[in-house]
Amino acid sequence: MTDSAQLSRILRKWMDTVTHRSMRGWSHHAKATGMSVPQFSILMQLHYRGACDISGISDRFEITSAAASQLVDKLVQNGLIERAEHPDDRRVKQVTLTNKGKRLVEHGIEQRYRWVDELISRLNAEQRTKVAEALTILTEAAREAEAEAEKQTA
Amino acid sequence: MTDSAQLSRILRKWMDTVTHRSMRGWSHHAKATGMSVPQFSILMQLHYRGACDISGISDRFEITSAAASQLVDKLVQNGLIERAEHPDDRRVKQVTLTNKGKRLVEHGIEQRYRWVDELISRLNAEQRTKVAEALTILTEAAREAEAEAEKQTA
DNA sequence: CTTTTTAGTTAAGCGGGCTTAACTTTATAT
DNA sequence: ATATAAAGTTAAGCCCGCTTAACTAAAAAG
Repeated sequence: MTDSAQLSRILRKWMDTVTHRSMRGWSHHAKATGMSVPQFSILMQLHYRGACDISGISDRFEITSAAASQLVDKLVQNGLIERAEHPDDRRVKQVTLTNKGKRLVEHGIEQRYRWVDELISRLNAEQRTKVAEALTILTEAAREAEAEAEKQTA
Repeated sequence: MTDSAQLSRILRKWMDTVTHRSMRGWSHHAKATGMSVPQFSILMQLHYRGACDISGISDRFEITSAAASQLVDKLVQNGLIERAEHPDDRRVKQVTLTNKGKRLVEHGIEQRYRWVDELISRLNAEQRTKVAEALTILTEAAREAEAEAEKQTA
């Protein structure tokens, strides 16, 4: 018997754990590679959501397009991303990760994920099955929630 | 039948989802309350780990004690934290949240947790039971891993 | 009791992110 | 065809976080 208040407590606690872990690893990796957090965030966005234009960046991070343009500039100068004209509308600049940029992001992700594997190694077969099932349920619920939220803003 | 590679994938995906959610909400709330991310991070640390001294802050965020002192200064000026001499060693300054600071942090946490409850509301009774069980397993494993890691550095 | 170490503060200066404002270029509307 | 709007860029200037370096005060070591 699990009521929703109890589950909420458990989920929140887990979320805190993950968030703390991730945030520390994330900003640490940004620093270690000589990048600022905003710069690295842009790489992450490009990795997870694919190419986008300048206004896509300024929207997502809630900064002016001027700021986005300047940040992109620095990343281009470091060879981590590329700017290209959009074929249909020459005003918009399509921003994509270079191979160097991809490698950097993937390396950072890999490092942060080491903790996940460490965690898994502590579970027995039965626990693994249970965890896998539960997380699939949660991820699916999150996906649905996200889809509905996007529909409302659109 | 769940092998560890598959579980790793699922866990990573879920971790990504949580991290993205949290990070956005977190920096958004910092901005909305007129604080910088580093400043808010300090409040979070005080909330989750209790009072600490200046070197505790500089260690955790990997900044010099000068930087920590300056950040603390701004938070004190805004009435969010308090500095007090340690009774046993008058060199060290004990930093604690004021009521105003507590309220600010708790409000931020509450907002970020709204998503969790939204998620739970999408689950039926059976799913809730499964999720609760799995997360308890994971949180416990994480706690153990953390404990071991601390033992090694100590 | 001096010397050294530890905790923290203060000030100067650098670099980064961000904004506003002025501008260029391309697309859309009338 | 002209006016207007939209996407980016550039430059000036502000604030902030951070570091180094010089300093104060308190504790520990000798």
